[in-house]
Amino acid sequence: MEFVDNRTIKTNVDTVRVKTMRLIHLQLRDILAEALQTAMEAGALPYVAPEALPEIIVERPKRPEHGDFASPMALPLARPMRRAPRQIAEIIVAHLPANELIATVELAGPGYINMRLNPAWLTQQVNRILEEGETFANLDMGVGKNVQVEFVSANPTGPLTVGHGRGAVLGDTLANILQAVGWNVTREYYYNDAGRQMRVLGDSVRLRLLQLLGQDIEFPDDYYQGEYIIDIARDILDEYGPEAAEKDWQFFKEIAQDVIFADIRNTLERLNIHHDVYTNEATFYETGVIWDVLERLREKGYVYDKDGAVWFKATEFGADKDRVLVRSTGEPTYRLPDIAYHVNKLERGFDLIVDVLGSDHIAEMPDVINAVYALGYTDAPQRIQPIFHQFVTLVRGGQAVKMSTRRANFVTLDELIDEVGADAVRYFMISRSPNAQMEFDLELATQQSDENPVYYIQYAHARTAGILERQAAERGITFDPDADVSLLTHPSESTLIREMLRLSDVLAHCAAELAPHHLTFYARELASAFNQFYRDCPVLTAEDEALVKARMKLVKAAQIALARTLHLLGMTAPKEM
RNA sequence: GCGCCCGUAGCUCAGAGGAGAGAGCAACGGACUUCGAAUCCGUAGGUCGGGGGUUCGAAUCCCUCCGGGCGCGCCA
Repeated sequence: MEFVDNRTIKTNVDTVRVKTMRLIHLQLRDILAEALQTAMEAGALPYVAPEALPEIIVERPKRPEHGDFASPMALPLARPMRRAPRQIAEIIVAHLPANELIATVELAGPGYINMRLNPAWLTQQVNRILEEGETFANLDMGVGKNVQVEFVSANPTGPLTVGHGRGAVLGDTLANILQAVGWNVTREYYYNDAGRQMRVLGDSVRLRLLQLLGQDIEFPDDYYQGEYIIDIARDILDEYGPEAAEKDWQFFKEIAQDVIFADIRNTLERLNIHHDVYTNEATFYETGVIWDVLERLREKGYVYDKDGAVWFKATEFGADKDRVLVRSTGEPTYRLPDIAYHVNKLERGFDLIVDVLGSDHIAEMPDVINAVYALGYTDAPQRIQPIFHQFVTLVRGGQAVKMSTRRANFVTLDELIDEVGADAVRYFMISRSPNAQMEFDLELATQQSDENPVYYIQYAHARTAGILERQAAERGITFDPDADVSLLTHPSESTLIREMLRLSDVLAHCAAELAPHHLTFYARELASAFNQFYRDCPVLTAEDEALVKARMKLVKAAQIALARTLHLLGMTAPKEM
């Protein structure tokens, strides 16, 4: 049996292999591969067996003078070919097949092959963007495949916190991206409305109600301390009167749960987040699946009894200690239903299962994955991809605010949205790598609203509308879909086109790494490219009419690209601000 | 003590084994009689936490140490 190491839990390259020809660097890679092959067959370069050939890398150089794309492929070929890398590069270039993409090639440094895109091809891409509209930059990476993204999954014990917000935005944006690159996406919310937690919730409301009735009752420390519990108690008192005091905890639990769940859904709605499927942990008890799972694990020898409890042999998979699956009271721990739920996910035929979790769950996922692996789902380590995000540290007035559902002193996601707006919450929550801890300074976020990248990006979009709609109408200029885009030769124009085309790359990268934060950086860079174009190239006041019409098409394309990016981020694309 | 994550410009953070190390903010200096200045241009700012190793090539991979976070329960 193999040990499932946390570090190996990353996106399986085979699951998410890029198949589309839209990605320019892949087309260039094929062209270079062909050139290398031709050169070897012609005897211009020594023959190297395919399995000994290093992977051909094509990348975007950091410095513009190194071209649009570059490949260091000649460098690692030096050893097997026993030739100088620069000489190898020269010969590869000499054998490049005819193609419409590459305009010029330069050799530089120790043997880099620097390529520049054909300007005629580049300008034509503007037409393509206009044709594709809202589907612009989509890929076919996940075609015919199903992915489940499970996120938020907060139990209905209290309002969503800022910490939940990060998971919510991360999961939803990831789902948007996976959808754009071709996966069939199911957004799922997993929750538990039974068990000790909920008993405590119901009783917390009951005690608060008794207090409201003037009874002198001590409120336990481990009960839910939040103000919202008192609100719910007060509402119940208003509706049912003092007789409610006679009801048991279950009565209060039912009401509290409904109120809280409605509140959670409302918060998610404000962030434009909707789940397709809600799965209740109770299902796995009712259908008896958890006991089937336990039985199957026992048959396979991964479960044993000790001290009246049932244990999972986690140590066989490298864990430091075994884990209890069923308490001596006969009540399962959360691990058993979690395992059953993941069996359920696997059985539902998802090719990829993404669990968006807080970093406090880091220790439990290996148990779940090892258990389903033990049950015979040997591809589980590849199919199940947990994403752990570090918690958001909230800072107010230079002081950290400790967030806990049970304490009164926490800031809800709703309050954060009230302060900075839904678009800003969405943008900031995924503007850093999930692995990185995040400091969210409330005062700064509200103070700096003018310097906010959210406004910068949305402003660029609003500007496109300003030109195409308001200003064009004022000047009586109409949009011409047949305008000649080959006139778009200004450096700022081609930079803008190249930047728009990069969206597909960014999406592919985000999907492959399951890391949506790159999209926020891209959004800013795209907006910046548009603003630079705007500075350099007058659109409606350009020197001749053909150029006016061509630039209008470019602006329209930019509008599409900006709107697409904003929508993928779950943000609005306003036409005026 | 053990496991995972993080350590990169003053601050917040990107960085996909490949070329002088990147952005935003803050700082400093410029650009509006001109399609929206919520914009643009320029300057300065770095032993990529330290030390070893692998590699033609390391911020990136491995080892080790230091510092911070999160876990390590018959809680979820």
